[in-house]
Amino acid sequence: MTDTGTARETKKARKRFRTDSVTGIVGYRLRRAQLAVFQRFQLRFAEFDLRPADYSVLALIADNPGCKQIEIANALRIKRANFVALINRLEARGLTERREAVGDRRSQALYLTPVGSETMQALKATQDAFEAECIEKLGGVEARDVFLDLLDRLADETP
Amino acid sequence: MTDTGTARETKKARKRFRTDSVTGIVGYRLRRAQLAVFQRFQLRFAEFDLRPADYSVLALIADNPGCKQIEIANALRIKRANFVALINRLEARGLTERREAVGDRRSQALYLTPVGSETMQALKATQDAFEAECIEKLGGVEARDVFLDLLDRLADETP
DNA sequence: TATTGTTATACTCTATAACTATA
DNA sequence: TATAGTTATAGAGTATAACAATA
Repeated sequence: MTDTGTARETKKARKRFRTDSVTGIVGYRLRRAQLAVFQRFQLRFAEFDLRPADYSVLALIADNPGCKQIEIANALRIKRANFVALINRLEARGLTERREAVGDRRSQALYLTPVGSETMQALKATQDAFEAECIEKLGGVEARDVFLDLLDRLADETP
Repeated sequence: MTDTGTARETKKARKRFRTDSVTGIVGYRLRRAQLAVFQRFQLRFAEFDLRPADYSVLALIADNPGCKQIEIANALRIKRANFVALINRLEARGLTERREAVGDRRSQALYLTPVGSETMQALKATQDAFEAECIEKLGGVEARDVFLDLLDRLADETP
């Protein structure tokens, strides 16, 4: 007997829909996992109405007060042209501000506002909880370390 | 002495731009790796002018001749409304065709054309080479298996 | 009533070109 | 001549609503 069917749907020996030629691909599974994590991020940060890129920008400004737009854009691989709308939104929400940069009048110095700093504390707490959640799903900090190493092996940008 | 500077730029003790609060995040590294892999996919498949989603659709049709649009769309998490433009493009390029489905006149039965089947062979060869490249970057098939398992732990869709 | 395919539409993300004011 | 910020614009990808034909 060569019964290849699953337990489900045994009435008529229906031919199954085969997906393994796609679902076995590393890139496909990588994309699926990334989408799942970002969707969970959106749920966890729903009260703040912030996307992952917004969080990253706020975190970098918090760690580098007075930094230039181009520094953050480069660090996050965002085109400086696209960064403008992003930082405008954060500024319009009262979370960040642009001041005159000393010594180079082309660039803007970025800072968190007092409200932005306060918000950042709540964001950091939410992010820490979310990160702990991810680590738990992975099976602990050792598994997380293995995972980050494997991700970095794929992320190198040799063409 | 508490010198925290790197070897580079020692002239003036310039303060470094700190990114570790973002680059240490699982979701951030996951996104970076996914982008790198998809960009390499685009390079490897440049001669075909096909995106990952196009390849996946062709592969599923090859494995499930006569399948319905909704089946492929569901398997790949593509909205059926967005699937229309995608399959139209593949059809306009002569790779796939829609025929009348037997037993349900609402749905279309999808098939590869002879040209599509021939193209699929070259695509499969390119994909196999690309997959081998990914596996090598990861450090072998055992590392790949570990990686896929870790991805699946993150990809579960419990909110 | 529910499902399949379809159209229309809108919103996000990303990429490029060109402009300005500075350096 | 090169850089930082900006504007405008175009292309993907994705989401929803609504409709016709069919189940």
